[in-house]
Amino acid sequence: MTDTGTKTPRERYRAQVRAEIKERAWEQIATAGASALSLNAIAKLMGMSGPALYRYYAGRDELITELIRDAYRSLADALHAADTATASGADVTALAHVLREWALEDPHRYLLIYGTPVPGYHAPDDITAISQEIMATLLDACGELPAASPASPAATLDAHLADRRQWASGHPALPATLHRALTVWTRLHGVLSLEVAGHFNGMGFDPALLFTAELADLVDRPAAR
Amino acid sequence: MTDTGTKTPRERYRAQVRAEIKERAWEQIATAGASALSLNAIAKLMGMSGPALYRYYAGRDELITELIRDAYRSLADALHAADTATASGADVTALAHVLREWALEDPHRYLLIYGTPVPGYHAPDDITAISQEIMATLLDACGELPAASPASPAATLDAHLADRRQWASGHPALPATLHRALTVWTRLHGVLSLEVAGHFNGMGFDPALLFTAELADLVDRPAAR
DNA sequence: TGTACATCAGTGAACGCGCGTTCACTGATGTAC
DNA sequence: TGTACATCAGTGAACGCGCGTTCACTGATGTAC
Repeated sequence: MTDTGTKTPRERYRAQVRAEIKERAWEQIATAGASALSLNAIAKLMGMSGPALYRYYAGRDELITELIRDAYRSLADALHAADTATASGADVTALAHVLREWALEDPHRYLLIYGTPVPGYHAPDDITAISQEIMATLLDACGELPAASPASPAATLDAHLADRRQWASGHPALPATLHRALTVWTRLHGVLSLEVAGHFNGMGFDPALLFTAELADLVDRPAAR
Repeated sequence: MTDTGTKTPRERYRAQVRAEIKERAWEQIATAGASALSLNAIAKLMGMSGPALYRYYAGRDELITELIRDAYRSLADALHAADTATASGADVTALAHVLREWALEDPHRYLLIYGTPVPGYHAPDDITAISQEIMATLLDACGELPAASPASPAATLDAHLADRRQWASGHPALPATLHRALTVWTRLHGVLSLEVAGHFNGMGFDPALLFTAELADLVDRPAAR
């Protein structure tokens, strides 16, 4: 990762095989779900013997962890790219559309990190750090929005969030901004997760319009009323 | 179900065993997730031999189907109870709190029907009917809310929904009400699903306050702006 | 440049496990006369 | 009330399968002199 230039052919090969294992793993998740992920099946898909994969991953759990890490990393990077693309930092609208495109690009990847958790799995610290990075990007963007009306009836929650802001990991956001970031997250996730899980399927309307409407409501009006 | 009174002892026993199988199934889902559900393991928990369960369910799929059906039925009944409890029909606030309590009572039950879908599973028609029943209850309650401002900027979505309203299965709701019902659903689900999946866990704030704030926003303001 | 050695990718056999499901069978419970 | 029969719950053996994982081994690739 760090010294890409000084890779020996063997290291290069190792990296290639690890990458292919992950590709096949994603294919398998898309077909049969995350809990059906199997090293043996991946090996078979690659024309290799089962035990061969143990040269590359210590076991099933290590592979899942890396898939989850990659997913978070990919989302964080996508949001960050939107952030640096525009001159004055990303606005919430841009972030939201990046999120939606990222989610629809590979629904199972979205569900792996924001859907029903893999039973018995606990994310290591470095993954938590990436999710905080994502939160920080969102907080930045929410801070740029016009402020909510001062005498906000949601003051209870705002005060509560001002007290318990450890999840913002040191971000100097106003209470109303903390609130708004959470609201943006839950509302967009509400539409996205139902869409991606197929719950709108037989319903006939276009989820994109619902997503856009929610987004417009979040951006145009003081959401942290 | 229909003629409960005329049950022979054998029928009564059958019903009991079927019920216990389902109880154990829920325990197993809570422990290891829905995809780990196994007839053999349930039999072992009940002190029975594996094949014995085939007297009660044709196979794994039939059991899962009945669990999902029971979950939908239970939620629909809970919402309906709130509906008939108050004189003038249920308001959105009451429904929302019933939904939240129902979800927290058994998080895996909520996730089974609204979370990441079981891969390869397709719900039969009667289950779809129950979910439409739930939607109808929600539409009723949303119809009672004060109307949105007439010149609504969300007219695009409203018109779209007026066109494609098959999901409302004949409910005579106004376009704005259709929109609001969807919004109520996605926003409450946004908070609930993240809470129930444990995504707020290390964050330190109280999800109940966030839920209440979202609900207040939905009820007090013309959500279908 | 060529030889001797070390490293490492991948194999195949094996272990123990649990799964869904079928089948022939035993033994208990209910029914008909 | 008692006997003959039918119904049905549950067992145990069996089939074939795939899983994660370990281990000793082969053969190819790289390295050192």
